[in-house]
Amino acid sequence: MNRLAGDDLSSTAVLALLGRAGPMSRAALARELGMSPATLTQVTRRLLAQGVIEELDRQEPSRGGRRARLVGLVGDAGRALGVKVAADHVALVDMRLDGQVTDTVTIPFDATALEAVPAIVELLRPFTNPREDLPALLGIGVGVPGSVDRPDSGVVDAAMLNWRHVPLGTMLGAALGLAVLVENDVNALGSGERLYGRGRTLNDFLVVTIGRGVGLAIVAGGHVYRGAHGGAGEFGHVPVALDGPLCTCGKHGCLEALIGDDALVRTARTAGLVGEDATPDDLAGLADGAGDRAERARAVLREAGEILGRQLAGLTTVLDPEEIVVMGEGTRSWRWWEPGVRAALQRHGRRRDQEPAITVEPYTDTIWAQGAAALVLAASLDGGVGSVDPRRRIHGLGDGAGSRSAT
Amino acid sequence: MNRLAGDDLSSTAVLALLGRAGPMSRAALARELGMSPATLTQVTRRLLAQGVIEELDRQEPSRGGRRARLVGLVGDAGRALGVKVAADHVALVDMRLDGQVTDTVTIPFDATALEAVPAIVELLRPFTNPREDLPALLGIGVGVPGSVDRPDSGVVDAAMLNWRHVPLGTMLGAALGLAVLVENDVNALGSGERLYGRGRTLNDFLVVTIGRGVGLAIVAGGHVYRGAHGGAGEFGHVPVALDGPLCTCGKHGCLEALIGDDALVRTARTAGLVGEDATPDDLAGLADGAGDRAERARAVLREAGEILGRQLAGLTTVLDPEEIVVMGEGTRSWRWWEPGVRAALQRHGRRRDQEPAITVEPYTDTIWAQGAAALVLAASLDGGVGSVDPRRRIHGLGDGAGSRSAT
DNA sequence: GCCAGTTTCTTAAGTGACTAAAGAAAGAGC
DNA sequence: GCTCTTTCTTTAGTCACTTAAGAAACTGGC
Repeated sequence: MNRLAGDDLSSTAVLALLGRAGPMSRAALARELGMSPATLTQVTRRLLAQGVIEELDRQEPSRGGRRARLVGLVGDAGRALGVKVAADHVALVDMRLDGQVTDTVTIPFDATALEAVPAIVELLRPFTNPREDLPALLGIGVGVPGSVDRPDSGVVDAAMLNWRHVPLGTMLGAALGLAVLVENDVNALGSGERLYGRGRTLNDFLVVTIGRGVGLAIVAGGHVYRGAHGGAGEFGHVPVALDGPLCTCGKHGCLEALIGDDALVRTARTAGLVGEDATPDDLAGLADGAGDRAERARAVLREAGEILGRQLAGLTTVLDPEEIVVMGEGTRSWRWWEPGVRAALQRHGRRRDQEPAITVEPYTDTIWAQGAAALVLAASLDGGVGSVDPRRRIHGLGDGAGSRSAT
Repeated sequence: MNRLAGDDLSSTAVLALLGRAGPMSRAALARELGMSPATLTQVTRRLLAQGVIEELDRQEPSRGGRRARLVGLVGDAGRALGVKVAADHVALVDMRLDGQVTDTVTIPFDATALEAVPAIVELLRPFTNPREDLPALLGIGVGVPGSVDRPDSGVVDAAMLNWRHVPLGTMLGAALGLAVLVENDVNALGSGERLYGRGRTLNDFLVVTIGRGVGLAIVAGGHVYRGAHGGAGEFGHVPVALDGPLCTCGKHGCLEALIGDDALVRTARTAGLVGEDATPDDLAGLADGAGDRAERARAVLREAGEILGRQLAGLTTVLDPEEIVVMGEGTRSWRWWEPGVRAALQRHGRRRDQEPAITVEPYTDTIWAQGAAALVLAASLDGGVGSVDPRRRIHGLGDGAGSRSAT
């Protein structure tokens, strides 16, 4: 099997930092990672020889001395397949180490069928054949709308797919002979965001998705938090209204049962705004228009924003994130959600100077699958090291002069 | 100054494991930490020479070969002072490396006074003098009811104490010449619980305190989670009732404004159950009694339990903890809270097989200060290493033979 | 009671990541 | 030109950790 680097921690730390922060000089890497310049010469030499990183022509301006030569990840040093399994389709992307997508496919698919997993295997097989013209395939990342015990074994429980204890990871791994990482789809999205999105410079943030369901990924200390059983992030089924509508999960008044796509359409239908078999897009289109009915449609979305904002207020009070990244199909009508979300966050959230920023990532068809591919690259780059700031280590308390590390 | 171990990670990993899991054999340590037996011989030899660990007389029964000789932490290899700063008093404990408390003091104190910090210095000074008869003082841990930017610099914001940006950590450190770690009081409690309490065998759990306020510490992946600004765990000010009573924080309907001590007494007073200047203890005493008024007092507590339980249901849905540890003064009447909490958790929380266990730690006067002391010992033992279960690491994607990283 | 098999611990020799120190290379400022 | 800075490299050495081999201590079978 292909591997990215040697056993040493520095290599992976360097790769992780380059993956997260983009091209840097050796000196900057050394400072950032708390290593000696000598080490960086060695490490970069080996990685250059392996073809994993490259020296860029672009140079940093001089800071009063010799100009720094930038090194950066070589995108085609490796690639990963990202698979998003939804109830009615499978999306697949082929992504390079630097996050560049080289191929995308979306295939209608009944994931609730009995033989769904073998079907997925056959669907993936053509993409896993060795290719001369492409970088080495490092592994397959799979995002599923459900909970996963551990990414490497990948046992899936997904009510939406009718899956109970399906050992997807080992089945795919055995059938395809590749490293397979399975993860909850929103958590996968969080990994992607951490590696290639807003999270490149953030250590503690939330990814919230709105759309058919309501999802959450918690990035804590630079890592996606999975909880004790891999079930962390079940935002959609947080109890909100004591006697609210019945949710697909069997409980009443879940957040998702109030502001998920189905709930919004139902609300609009009850209000006589849309017809019997309207879609979420119909509602969004209506809200974007003019007139009284558009106004009332916008009120529905604003109200949804307020409900979401109140829950986010509670969450930020407890988790203290630096930023909230909103994603998903529902962001198409984000501008109608936004006022409600912001108002609720301001009224019920943290005090101003600790209030998280809110950013919105535009929705693309492949973003879920990209997140899944990022799982593999994150594992390759991270190695469980990248997030630990070496300068933050405590070297034995109170050891004379400056032992309390210079964070 | 005293230091516990060398810079190498194995020593700290060994100490951390012994601190968490109790005495073990060298072979068990090697297995558990994924190191070679040879390394453990070396590491334990050095630690034995330093007097930090000792060989115990007690031996493990043979498993078909040579009997294992247990090594364990030497309790008197070090000690720490733990300080809990409350609005009206300061509590202090002197705790040994093994968690044994050798001295406790509680002093009435006005922490809201202008010269509070110098007063704390003078209060601590007698305890920091070198003592022949006691183990070396490793440092001072301080728990405060507020948010702290970073434990080492220790800049405190505490509305309850009227403190704004008070650099408590550096001030104490400079005045006393010792390592000082400052942390939110509930987070400190979480550290203590992780090291010496239920958390010894748990990696993901919540510590919830009930009493004057409502507090939360989140232990995620073996570490107390601090959030982006050190503000994680502000459970008391999660918004619950949109138009609820005014909270001390200026918002309406915070959890604390509904089920904190003051709120409960107020509710009981409004219901005519207790008199004008009743205390929380009066309410607890009443609930423990018999008759109609006792019945109604119990209803007040049960209702508080339900409110708490609903919020915990939301929290466990999102965080997926393995266990919830309830602590604090309020646990004196826990048996009247419990039915409400459990009912709400069952109705609104995770499905049965992922439902967190609930345990209650009996309240003691010094438990907050013990948590503060644990900060120091946790830092000494942890070193950012111990909490990572070496068996859970990803061994370099698909690279059969272990390329283990010594995180 | 002795030998085979097991488990625990130690010793010896070697690998490899990392470092400090010194210097070379390449620029800025005067 | 010169000095000062910053970046990168080379050299020689340190130290944690490992493998391999064996010693120590125990169980169980015969």
